[in-house]
Amino acid sequence: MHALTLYYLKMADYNFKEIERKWQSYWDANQTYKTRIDHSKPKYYVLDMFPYPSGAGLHVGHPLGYIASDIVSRFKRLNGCNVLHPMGFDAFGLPAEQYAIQTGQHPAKTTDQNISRYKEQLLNIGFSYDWDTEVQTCAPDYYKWTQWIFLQLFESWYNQKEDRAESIETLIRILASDGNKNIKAACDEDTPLITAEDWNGYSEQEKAFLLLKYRLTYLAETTVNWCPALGTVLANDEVRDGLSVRGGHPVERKKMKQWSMRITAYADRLLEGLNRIDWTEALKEMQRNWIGKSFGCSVTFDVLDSDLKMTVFTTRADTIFGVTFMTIAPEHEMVDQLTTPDQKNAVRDYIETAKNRSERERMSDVKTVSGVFTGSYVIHPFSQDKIPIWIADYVLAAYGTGMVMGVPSSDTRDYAFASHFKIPIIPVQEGAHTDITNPDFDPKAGTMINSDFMNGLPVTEAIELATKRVEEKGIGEAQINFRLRDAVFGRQRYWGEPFPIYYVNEIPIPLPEDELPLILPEVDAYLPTETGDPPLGRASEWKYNEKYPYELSTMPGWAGSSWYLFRYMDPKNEKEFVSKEAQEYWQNVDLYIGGSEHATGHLMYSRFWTKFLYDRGFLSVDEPFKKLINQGMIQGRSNFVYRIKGTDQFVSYNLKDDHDVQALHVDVNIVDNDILDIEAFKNWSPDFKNATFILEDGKYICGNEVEKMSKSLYNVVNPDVIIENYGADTLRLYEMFLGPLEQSKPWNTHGIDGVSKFLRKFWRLFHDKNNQFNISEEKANDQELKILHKTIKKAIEDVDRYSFNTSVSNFMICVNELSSLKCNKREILEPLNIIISPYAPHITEELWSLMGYKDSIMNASYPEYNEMYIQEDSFEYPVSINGKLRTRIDFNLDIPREEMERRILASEVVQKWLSGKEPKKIIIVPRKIINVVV
RNA sequence: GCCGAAGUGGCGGAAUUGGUAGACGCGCACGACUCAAAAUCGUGUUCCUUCGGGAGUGUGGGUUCGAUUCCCACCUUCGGUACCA
Repeated sequence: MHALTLYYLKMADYNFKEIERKWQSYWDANQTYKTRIDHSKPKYYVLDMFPYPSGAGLHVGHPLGYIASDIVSRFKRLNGCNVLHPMGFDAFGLPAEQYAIQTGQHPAKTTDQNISRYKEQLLNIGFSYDWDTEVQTCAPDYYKWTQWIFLQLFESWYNQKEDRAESIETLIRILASDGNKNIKAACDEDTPLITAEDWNGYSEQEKAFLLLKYRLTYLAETTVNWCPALGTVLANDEVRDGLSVRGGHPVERKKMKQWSMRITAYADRLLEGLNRIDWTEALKEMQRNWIGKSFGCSVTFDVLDSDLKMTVFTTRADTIFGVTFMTIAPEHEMVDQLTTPDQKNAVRDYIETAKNRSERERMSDVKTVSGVFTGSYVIHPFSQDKIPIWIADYVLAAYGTGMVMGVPSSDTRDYAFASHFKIPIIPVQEGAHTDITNPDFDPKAGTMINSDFMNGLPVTEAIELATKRVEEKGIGEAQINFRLRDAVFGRQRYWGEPFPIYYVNEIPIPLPEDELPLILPEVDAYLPTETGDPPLGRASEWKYNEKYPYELSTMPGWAGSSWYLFRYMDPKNEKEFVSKEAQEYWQNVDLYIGGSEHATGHLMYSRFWTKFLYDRGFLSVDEPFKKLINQGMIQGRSNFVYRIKGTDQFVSYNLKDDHDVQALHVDVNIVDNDILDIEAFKNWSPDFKNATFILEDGKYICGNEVEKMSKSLYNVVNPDVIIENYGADTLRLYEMFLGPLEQSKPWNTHGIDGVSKFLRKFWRLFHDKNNQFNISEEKANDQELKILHKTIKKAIEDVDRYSFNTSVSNFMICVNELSSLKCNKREILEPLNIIISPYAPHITEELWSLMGYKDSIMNASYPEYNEMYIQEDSFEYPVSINGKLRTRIDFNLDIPREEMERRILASEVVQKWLSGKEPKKIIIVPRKIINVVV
């Protein structure tokens, strides 16, 4: 029998299996975690980022954040709050669809199986979720409202005068009475200027197309990674070296008409809102960079011998006299017109290679400078010089105007480009740090030279003056630019929300609200059609009223997750996505815990939708998450065996250097404390059936390394196995004990014994040698009260700063101290049991009921901390001499300073280190330290 | 490249506001109990040392009576990424 199993069979004292089963069914039967609106209590909303239910099930890394949020939920509840702590599933997504393509099984079916598995695993850990509030984004009664929100976005425009979204009706009224000359709106760049007469004379189709330019969700040409062989669009990370990661087929950049979200309308408000929420500065900084607000100026250059004009956006108008070339993005539509006949071939060749590189690729390859001359020139608006126009792939079509003025003396990318193609460089700044070839180069240093009217000015003043001159000349104006782009919202996939849109004469028409949800149809295969349409093209009769074709693409994964936090408040509501009453009570999320990989995706989109729904009066809050914590990743600890090359012989870790070996991953579940279970290894794979071993001390020692936890590296640890062997309470404590929530750290099952021992020690405080429950009603003494109250104090402080690892060690210290005092007094153990209950809910429920309570410990009150019990009247000062600790002296806290100094100097140790000299200074920091400077 | 985070014993980590570096736990060693083992309990455990001490929180500088903590430069690892003019 396995040593571990044997060990647990003998552990009869604390029977976690029975206790955990008992209390999990008690909570279920008694609806302990049922959440209701209760105006008599303050509300607290704790949310986990809901998981995507993958086929592999949960590994020990997943519950880390869930355990932390569960502790906070329980802590808040014990402190008198009404807590909403729900869980659900982000159930639409690619892996299920990929699996469906491979196996032909309906993704709904596999998703459902995966959800059941996840739920079972989550229930085993003893979370305080109210499962009645569960949501699944792929359920029609949920995505009905995702579609409904989409329709609200479709029926809205962004009025910049009011700085909020409004109904499209208000826009139509203005267009009919005034045209659009006075409208300030977030709209397409190519929106034409029209009068009221124009509008009123428009056909229905013309009106529809104009309105699309204003709607908050709209159809737009976007460039995508198109893979003809797979018949589908790929994400950036699915493309490498111009080939699809899956299958290695060629990928090309292709323009495609797709649904987009006008998130850019909210750029400023998304930026401003960051100042009002309690997220880490790091995360806010990431979002600020993502939004990327920059102040600059547009400048228009006339193209030589042509009517064409090139308009660039620059944040450095001051450097205009340093412009020695112009660059334009390879995919820019003006490229053709700018190319002269003799450059046609060169340009065509260049574009052919450049256009199929994804933006990600262009970025990761900064060292290669590439470009081609168009043959055309612009005229410098101030100097009238002739300036060549180049095409270069470091310029992106999607940002600014897709064109850049090249200033090699002030911009490092421009410099790299100019020196590569031997384009002249004109310095426009002089002074310290203005040499671009130097590592200490600072683009905003120095004063202007070679710059006509700006000569002698510092950079910031020069920018202002240049902008003014540009405006006076009528060739540009001060402008604010955002990095943020509108978000592509369509996916050429099956397993997502269908758009509630059908087409009449190419005009997208919204489905009437009362016909929602538009249910995802059945298809015969989850692949694109022969004509390259998305899978929904296979659904027969996928038409509105059997006549008008529905949209064939589906919504992206982030659609359902952008608003789910509100659905939990009122998950069964058939009339609204959330009732006013529920939303006004629960407001928004007080604490949100999840991975940092969502920093700029999910967290940006849900802020956008929340602001939109707020504008349209559907919500009373305009930010979804007040406080956010990113939990770190739990990494895997892989184990290795070493095979002597070309043989079936494996050599133990410390002897491997004597041989020519190959390291192979071995399943961590057949390794205990780096010692391989040889029999299990032989049975692990037929390849190792005849393996032989070179052992050390009779054991085979494995190597180890910290890597990502992944099935393919055989280092996945399943929480079910841990719960089976140690119990859920131990798992919960150990995950917290591992280290700070926000940091990444490796999982090593071996260390779990420590917390397991702690729980047994805790149990023994309440039990006698024969495991009979035994607590005393005797009054606690000062020493015991001091231990209790310093523990309460620290426990509260630790939850306040989400420091759960120190919290667990705090409990260990307390239990160790009480054990050595042999304290079994109710006055101490009862409050201690309450403060541990958020961490280890099962064992504490059991002890609570053994103490005679009939109700759940969840309905208890958190003990009050009393300063009185931990006050001290003396302090043992560490005494340093020149900053080095030499001795300790105990002082009463009310002793006068002179008396302290006298006694410090009188100390033998201090005398020795002074060796007759006078001390320069004696530093006494009350209750901290004494430092004698010699 | 850019943005963000992190580097502390054999290992996970602690030190909350510039004040005793290594709490707590794992591992290891020794001891008690035991016929024996497991469990349990106890002691020790940063490194070097001539046993006086000395060195030490990724590296090199700096500020300070005092730096894991603050400043400058660099190195390494991880996460994100849309070359943002």
